[in-house]
Amino acid sequence: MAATIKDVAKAAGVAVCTVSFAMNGSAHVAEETKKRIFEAIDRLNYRPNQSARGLVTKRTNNIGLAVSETADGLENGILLDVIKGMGQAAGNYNYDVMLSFQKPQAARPDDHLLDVYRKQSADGLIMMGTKMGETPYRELVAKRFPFVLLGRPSSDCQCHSVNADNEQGAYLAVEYLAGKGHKRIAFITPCSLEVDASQDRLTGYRRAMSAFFGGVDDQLIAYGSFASDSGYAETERLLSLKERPTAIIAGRDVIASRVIEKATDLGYKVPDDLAVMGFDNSIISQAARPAITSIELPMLEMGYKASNLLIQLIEGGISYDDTQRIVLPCTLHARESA
Amino acid sequence: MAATIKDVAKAAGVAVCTVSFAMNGSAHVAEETKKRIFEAIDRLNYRPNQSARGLVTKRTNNIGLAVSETADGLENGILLDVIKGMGQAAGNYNYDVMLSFQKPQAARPDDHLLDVYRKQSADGLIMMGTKMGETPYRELVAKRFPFVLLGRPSSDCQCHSVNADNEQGAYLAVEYLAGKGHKRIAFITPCSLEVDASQDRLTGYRRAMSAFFGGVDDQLIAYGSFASDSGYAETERLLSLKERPTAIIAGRDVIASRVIEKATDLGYKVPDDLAVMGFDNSIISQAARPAITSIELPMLEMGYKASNLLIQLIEGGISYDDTQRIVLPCTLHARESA
DNA sequence: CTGTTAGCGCATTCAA
DNA sequence: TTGAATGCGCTAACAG
Repeated sequence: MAATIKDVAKAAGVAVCTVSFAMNGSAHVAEETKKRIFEAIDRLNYRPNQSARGLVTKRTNNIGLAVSETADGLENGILLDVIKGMGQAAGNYNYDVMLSFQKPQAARPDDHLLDVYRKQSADGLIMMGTKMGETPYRELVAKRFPFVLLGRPSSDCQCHSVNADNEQGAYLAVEYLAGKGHKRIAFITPCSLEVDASQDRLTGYRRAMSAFFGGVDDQLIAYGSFASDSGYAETERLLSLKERPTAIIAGRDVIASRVIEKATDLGYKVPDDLAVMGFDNSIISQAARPAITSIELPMLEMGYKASNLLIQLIEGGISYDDTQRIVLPCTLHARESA
Repeated sequence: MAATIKDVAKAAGVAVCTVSFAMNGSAHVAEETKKRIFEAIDRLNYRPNQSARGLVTKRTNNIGLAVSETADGLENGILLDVIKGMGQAAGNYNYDVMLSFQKPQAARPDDHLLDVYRKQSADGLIMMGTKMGETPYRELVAKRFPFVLLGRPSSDCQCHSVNADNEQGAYLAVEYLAGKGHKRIAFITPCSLEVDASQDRLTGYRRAMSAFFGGVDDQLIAYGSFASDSGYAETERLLSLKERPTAIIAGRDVIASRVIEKATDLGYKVPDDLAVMGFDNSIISQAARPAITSIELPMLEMGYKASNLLIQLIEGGISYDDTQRIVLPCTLHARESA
């Protein structure tokens, strides 16, 4: 049996509340007494029982991470970085991270998410890959349950969020290539445009092309997908254009690696004949040859910031309604392919 | 405020305990009454408060995953698969997964792990990358706290564990290559031999070479590391041997991709002049060109089995002392490189 | 500054 | 089969 607060109190020769006060700093306790108490705590390896504490404080000191199936299409490595970032920030505030997966057998796909707050097993929630504007969102807001969206909030959804600036990332890519003298720069979307990030990257590309070259040639835009061979056909088409592009920005590293492969097959040398850029700065970009110049999303930082934001929200440091919208910049990792 | 059991009782016109009985099946409740109760539960969206329930049942319905820094060297994608597997199994039994990261500021590196049981924030623990035989292990066992090791238990550690059969995986690789007529098969360890998996893969290689060819030529063994250029130097040495290998098994996919690169540089064609195999079946093996034939570790299943085992342990389905040792086979994914 | 005590929400024992 | 009462370990309000 683990030691209880009573055991500590007895061992230190004080009352229970004194121990509680000493631990939580909720009232002044004489230094002398404090020392005795902490010694006892140490000796008994005492830690307050979370359930008991939670019952009275109405806090679990957990934050939940709700991952929808939709988020599964993401690079695995990326999700893990988010989790690590969350873990770090949470640890700093003495919170733990609790995972909540979408359950296949559930009647409604977002039940797992609502259960977290109904069961009160976490004090707040970080949501990834969740489509906002649906019921779960409304119920959460109605009950004023703290949550942070990891991604871009849809226009009809007012909520705290943390996101990478995909648009700026794509802009950066064009800027970099333009700086190297490229003019005909093509873009392949990472996946279908229903995904925010895909949409945003395309927008950034368009904006940059307009800024640098006064306009966008729609022929230079190709539509990629999650399919593993995404990139082959598009590359072939792009390179067979009358005025072929001298650079291709692929919306994901995996696609970039396909682009390089196809281009090489067709007799183009990367980066000399064709510059190629990727997105995500995943392990693929380092392993590919030539190594892929890629735009990195600050996933670790996103996780970190999201946790911080959520914890502020939980502890009342910021207002529930004054929704923060944190957007973190992407960075460029120059390698060999461009 | 979330509904409490009292609200449900009132709404259904019964006593609190009746609601409790109905939900937990701990006593017979008339069908008629039951129906009224469940209707009320549904209407109020009632879920028992986890803290309150935990306080009396001494169960949190959480299982913890303790990840040491050591495990960080692992492919990210792999860790995530373990987590997903855990989540699935846990969900089936109505458990949640709680993450516990090693805290840098902690006095002792395994404190985060012990805290889980001291705070009683989880009913059991799955440990990855933890060096057994140390204090945390002893304290856990002494207190008979349920835990499962994800990996190979060291010889002096009697504990429940789930692991991939790295040895068999390496054997499989040799067998596959032998079947293709290769005799001079080299092996590059995935990292330093202090890591179990590294050790085991080497052992499997040795055993297979002995079985198929009556012995091992130590010149064919190279020692890889976590360094990103691991594989270059080794490949060069191996290929400059008087009797050069016709096949190289790399202990990790990343290394395999380096091997291919170096071999290509040196003028060898893969797989015609040199067959190359990898380990982990990571995204790298699919993205590389030629795509890498690789040995897959059943990480998802490992996570799943580990959760199941742990939950059995927690719920008393299996004995604490009759330690189970689950070893799951690796499988081969044939691609182009061998 | 420290001790006494009530009560958080639930499961459960004892009576009815 | 159901209701009333007890206590899990902790925090905090209240007295002292």
